[in-house]
Amino acid sequence: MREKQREETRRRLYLAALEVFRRDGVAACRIDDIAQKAEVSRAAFYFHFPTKEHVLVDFLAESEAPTVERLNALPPGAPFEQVLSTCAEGLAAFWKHEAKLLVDALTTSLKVTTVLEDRDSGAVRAFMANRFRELAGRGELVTAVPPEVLSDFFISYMLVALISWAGAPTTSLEQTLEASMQLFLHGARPSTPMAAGLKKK
Amino acid sequence: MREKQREETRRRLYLAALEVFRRDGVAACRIDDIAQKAEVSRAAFYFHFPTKEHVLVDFLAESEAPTVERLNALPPGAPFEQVLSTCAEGLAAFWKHEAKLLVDALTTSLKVTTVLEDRDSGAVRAFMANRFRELAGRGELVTAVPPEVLSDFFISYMLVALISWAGAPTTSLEQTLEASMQLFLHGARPSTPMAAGLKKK
DNA sequence: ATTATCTATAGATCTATAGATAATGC
DNA sequence: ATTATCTATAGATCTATAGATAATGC
Repeated sequence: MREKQREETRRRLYLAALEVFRRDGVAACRIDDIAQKAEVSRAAFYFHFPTKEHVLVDFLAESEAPTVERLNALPPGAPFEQVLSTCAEGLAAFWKHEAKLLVDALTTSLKVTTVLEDRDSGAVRAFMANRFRELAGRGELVTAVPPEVLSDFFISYMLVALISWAGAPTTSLEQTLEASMQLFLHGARPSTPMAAGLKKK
Repeated sequence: MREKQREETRRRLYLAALEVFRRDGVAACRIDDIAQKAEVSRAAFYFHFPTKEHVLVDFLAESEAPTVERLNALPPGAPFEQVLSTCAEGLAAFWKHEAKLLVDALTTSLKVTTVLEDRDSGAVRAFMANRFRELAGRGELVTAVPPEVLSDFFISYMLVALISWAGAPTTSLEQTLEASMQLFLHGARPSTPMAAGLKKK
């Protein structure tokens, strides 16, 4: 069967590319090395992937699996906090082992979701946006920012925390993400009466 | 004088590069076009900039001017909210007119501040980190996340808001950033007793 | 016979480097 | 005379495309 062969070659190229990315970095690596490792011609790479970045698009799709799995396993009426921390756990579970590809994958994702206008891509993004919309509908979220943007803010918090953690891992990743989640929910100002008193301006 | 000539050529290349970036996109553009527009050889470009991305590093440095100017003009004892919104205003003032280069500049900045380990680069970043440290020292900020990371979170909020706004400008940029700032300070959950009641888990 | 997958290869573009020119320092 | 700035160019790498091969459909 032809399709089977094709998918197998594509997969070999995909895995070879990730190996080379991890070793040499996405920007510096040569496509020749990827093709050689996958035992096909360089042109075969271009048959399957228009550019190196398109490998990362596939990688991003795979990166969502642990998170989506966890999110789908949640009970239907799960509280919002639990949804957020489940999302955080899923992201941590994957990226903990892929810190080296994090920045490149993230920047690619930024370009895909903006430049390529593929805005509804991303299973996690879609899932979270839905939850945020629901909650906003019930008046349980601030309304100054649309729920979709709020959801992007949450995901960006998680990713900034991941990058920051990868650069200087002072505490465990899980703790870092939990703290970031609390920050997203309740803000940077501690909710003491004292703090309120300062807001005279 | 030699240095004057050099700086002038560099500046011509810099401006030509930005023009070509805006027209063709950073990834797609050819260095030949930049060199031609600046009326020097292609190799002259490489003499001044190792890669196209290094032009964006310069651009990022310039992008900070309006913000730094505003921040330095603040009265010494300015309240935290005012510092944040001044920072937001400065960013808006610049990027409002450079929406097309925003994502590329941002991804470059991400790679510079992580991959190149140039972590203390960025006048705005340094200024804000200092303020955050001060405030944390006085117990006026949450402590679950180090103040430097908190400061990065704030800047990331501003930038995500900028990107989101550039993609679909529903309200004015100033309003968007103001809302994001409030979100950063007080969180996504409205601080009603009702919301507190939901946190039984 | 037609089409999908892949290879070989030509042409485009990038990157590294040897050398030309003109300013600087002695 | 030496050095900084820039050019010309060789070699590396990428991208586009013509063609080979083998699976598919008739």
